[in-house]
Amino acid sequence: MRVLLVEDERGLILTLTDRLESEGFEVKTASDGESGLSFALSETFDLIILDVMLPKKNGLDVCRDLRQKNVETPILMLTAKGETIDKVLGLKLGADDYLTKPFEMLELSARIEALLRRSVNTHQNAVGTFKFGSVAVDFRRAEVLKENRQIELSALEFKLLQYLIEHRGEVIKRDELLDEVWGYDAMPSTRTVDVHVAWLRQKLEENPKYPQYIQTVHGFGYKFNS
Amino acid sequence: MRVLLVEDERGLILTLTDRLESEGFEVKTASDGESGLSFALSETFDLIILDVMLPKKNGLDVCRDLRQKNVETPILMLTAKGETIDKVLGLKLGADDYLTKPFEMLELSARIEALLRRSVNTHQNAVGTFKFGSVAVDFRRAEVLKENRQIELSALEFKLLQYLIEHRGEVIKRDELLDEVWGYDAMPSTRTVDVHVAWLRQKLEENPKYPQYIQTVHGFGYKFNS
DNA sequence: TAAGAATGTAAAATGTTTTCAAAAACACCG
DNA sequence: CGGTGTTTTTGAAAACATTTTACATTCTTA
Repeated sequence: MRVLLVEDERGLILTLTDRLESEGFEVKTASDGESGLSFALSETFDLIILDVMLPKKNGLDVCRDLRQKNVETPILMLTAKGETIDKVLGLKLGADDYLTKPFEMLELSARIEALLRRSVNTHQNAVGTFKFGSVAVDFRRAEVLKENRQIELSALEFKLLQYLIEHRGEVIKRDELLDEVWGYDAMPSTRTVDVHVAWLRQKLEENPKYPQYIQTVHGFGYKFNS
Repeated sequence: MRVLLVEDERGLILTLTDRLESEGFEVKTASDGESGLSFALSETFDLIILDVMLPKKNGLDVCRDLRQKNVETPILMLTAKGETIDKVLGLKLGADDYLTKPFEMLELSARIEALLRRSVNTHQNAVGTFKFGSVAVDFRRAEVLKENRQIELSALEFKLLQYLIEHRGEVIKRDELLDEVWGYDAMPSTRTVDVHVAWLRQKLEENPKYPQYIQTVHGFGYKFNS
């Protein structure tokens, strides 16, 4: 796991680096916004810790620039007490979490852990693009290509597909799909799910009769197999 | 088994720690909500005991935050007489049980035992994987591999197997299986259980004739031996 | 060891779940 | 308001699962 730490305060760099390395991270540091930004753009990291107050370019700008350039690495911002934090989260510059200085190392660890856990769920799984067989799903554009031809999916079909993909490998009960994709508490007849699954299969499977990806697990529900 | 005890009252900490340690738990304590929360986030525990009235951050908030961060450790809340408990359970902050002070140690033990048993059902086992002999059971995928080859089990067979595994070591009566695996209203003839057990044995045992894992306890029921 | 009770299991009978096409209901837009 | 595309409901056949039955076997106890 690689962390980019962008921070100008010498003491904090040392403390944090120690802590992070002891937790098994490989740490790269930058001491101003510009170099931080260019590291983040030229290498890949699993996490970026970004101070708000930085020489040359402040953390908020770095954060915005990164997001604008589609860098989706989780970002944890560090703010001094008093700096208004709504700028970070409220204005949606794209940071994932923040910590107000001074902070406990434990708190830091906890937030890092949470961030990374979340990022496993969202980034690797859902953001970007996912391919199976001759099908490519682009989650950002909400587009699906099959053999490079665009397939039209309704919003619901797309959400269903996304949910299945995000949970690929697991058995997913119809109830769960109804909850998570439909948002219902269980009202529509359960056949609804089946019908939509059938449509997805029609549109995406090589041979809808013998589905390769969207499989049924009799008595349980469905399972996406990549 | 690790317990996190979040409690500010010195005397109670000592009493509880003693008791819990004598029951074989490893106890970690925190005396305010914030440190409790960060411990709970940065380490893993099998159980969290959380006082409602705490300095810095109250137990209800800690509980909500934990659940929001997908910490699924069972939580037992301690409330003073008079504190409205519907906040804990009624508002579904995610606690699993509560105890009103003052309480008997026996009562505490009983509730802990119940919680842990329940949690074995849901967490440790339902998530993850269980192995015996050449068989590996993956509860998330609802899949069973034997010698790395996939074995097809019906939903009922799978649930039965899961129940047996979750209660491994115990003698389980046929009635219990009917209740727990088949469901309350199910009233099939008692031989049904035997048939399904036989099928599981056929599919999973090395030598179904002399079952090694799913054993008969004549006159009582069955027992899973790992 | 024999009698009775409990258990094992193959196969028939019964029951349930899933698929899928078609129809009905709905929602949105101009 | 009607047209268009989407979603839900329905129903019936097909796929699959469970229960029962009936007899064999094993176990317990005296």
